[in-house]
Amino acid sequence: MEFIVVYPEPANPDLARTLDMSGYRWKAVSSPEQALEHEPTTGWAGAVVNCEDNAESAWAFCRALRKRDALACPILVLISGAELGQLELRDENFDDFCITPFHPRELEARLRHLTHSESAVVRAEMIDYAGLSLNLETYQATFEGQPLDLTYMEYELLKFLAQNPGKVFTREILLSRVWGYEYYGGARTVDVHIRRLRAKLGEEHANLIQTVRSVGYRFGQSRWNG
Amino acid sequence: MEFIVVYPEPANPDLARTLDMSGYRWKAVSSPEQALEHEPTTGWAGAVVNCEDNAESAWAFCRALRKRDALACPILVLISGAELGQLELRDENFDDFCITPFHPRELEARLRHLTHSESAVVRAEMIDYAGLSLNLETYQATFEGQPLDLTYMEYELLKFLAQNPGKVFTREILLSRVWGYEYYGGARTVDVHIRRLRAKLGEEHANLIQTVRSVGYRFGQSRWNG
DNA sequence: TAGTTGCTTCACACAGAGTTAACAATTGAG
DNA sequence: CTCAATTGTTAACTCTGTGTGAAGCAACTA
Repeated sequence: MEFIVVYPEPANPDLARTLDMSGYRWKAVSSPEQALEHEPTTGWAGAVVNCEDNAESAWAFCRALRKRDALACPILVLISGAELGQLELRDENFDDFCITPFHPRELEARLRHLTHSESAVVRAEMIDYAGLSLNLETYQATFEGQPLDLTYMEYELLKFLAQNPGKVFTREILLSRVWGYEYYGGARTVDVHIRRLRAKLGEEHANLIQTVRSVGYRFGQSRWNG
Repeated sequence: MEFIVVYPEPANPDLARTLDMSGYRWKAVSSPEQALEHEPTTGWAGAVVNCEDNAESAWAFCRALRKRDALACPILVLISGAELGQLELRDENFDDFCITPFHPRELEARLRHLTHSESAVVRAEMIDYAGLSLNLETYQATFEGQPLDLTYMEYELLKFLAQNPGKVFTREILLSRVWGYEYYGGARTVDVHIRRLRAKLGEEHANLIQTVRSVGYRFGQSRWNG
């Protein structure tokens, strides 16, 4: 059985009916915390976020879901035709969208497609890479057996980077994906946290996080960087 | 630049207009073989398959694309509301769909989302040509296995050239496309970067970037240069 | 062969990007 | 309430990358 989380609460009646008719079990929530609180043991199979009423809070909800991988699930947003332009800036924050008013069968098809193709998302409880080991359940980190005493943000940042080893992220992406912000001004914040991480990794392993000048940062031992 | 393959040929006029307006370069084909034949060196960024006229052959086309790794790309199908039920059985054969008649901006948004989102992109974003390999995700470059330590501008310039192998670009075009601004006077800037690139490619491969006297520069081994 | 044009090479200055340290704001524990 | 730990911000500092002008070559023309 597929559990869907819906935002905001209460759910739009058309949406509620369509979900019911399609055989989904669902729950409307009014905050990411509630989504976490009511999360079924198998995790949410998907999220339907309605942007019609309060677009800003709806997008904030999307970012929050994206940020926590405890809540990782495919996100479908409902949006009016007039607001299609908003999508351009927020490509990162959703997986599919449906224009309102929607055809019930279209929404059903999109949900099925989303939950079937992405339900394979394996939720790893451990990340291991090049001597670094992150236990996502206990929030503990070790490097080559030695425990690392990381603060919350440090842990989150390192986790995000280590989940995509080798890939370069701009400071803006990091801010939006790790912090959940959508404002661009304090990009130095990222630098400082990178610096603190490097310090804790120790002199000889600081290069595990590499600077890509004019672009951003990358995690992972590179074969050829001295 | 994004190359889209469209099926069937000729393309539906509305579709053609939308693609043009959205800045995509595209080609309509009437068979998977044609798609392979005309595939650009960077690969197809996506496929738009119209199921309105001949649904059976359209789905056959989708399956063919899915089968061949060489043509792997996200697939968007156009389908009428009445045929939504067909989707259920063919979830595997497409990545997204759009109901006809479609709103141009919806199609545009779906295409952008599909071609940009990493989840849909099966193959890593890479440029490969004649031993040169650029990984666009990690900002790393190798030549015949040897890592190239390129700076930001060098990387961007090489990327641009390698995306269009064989094509000659004037210094002005390069300035505007790579540097991104109108520039007055400093065409020497391009020369110098070309020089630095050649130096890093090494003596024996410096001719990968060729000078076309009185015109500009071209990337790629030409058959005719001794 | 001399003249002209266009490309290559070099060395250098400076803007801009990243690092670092110190500090303010915030939170939470005792 | 106080103190310590965490986090974000600001500003000084370091350093690399980039653009520029001048001089040196190479190629074409007459």
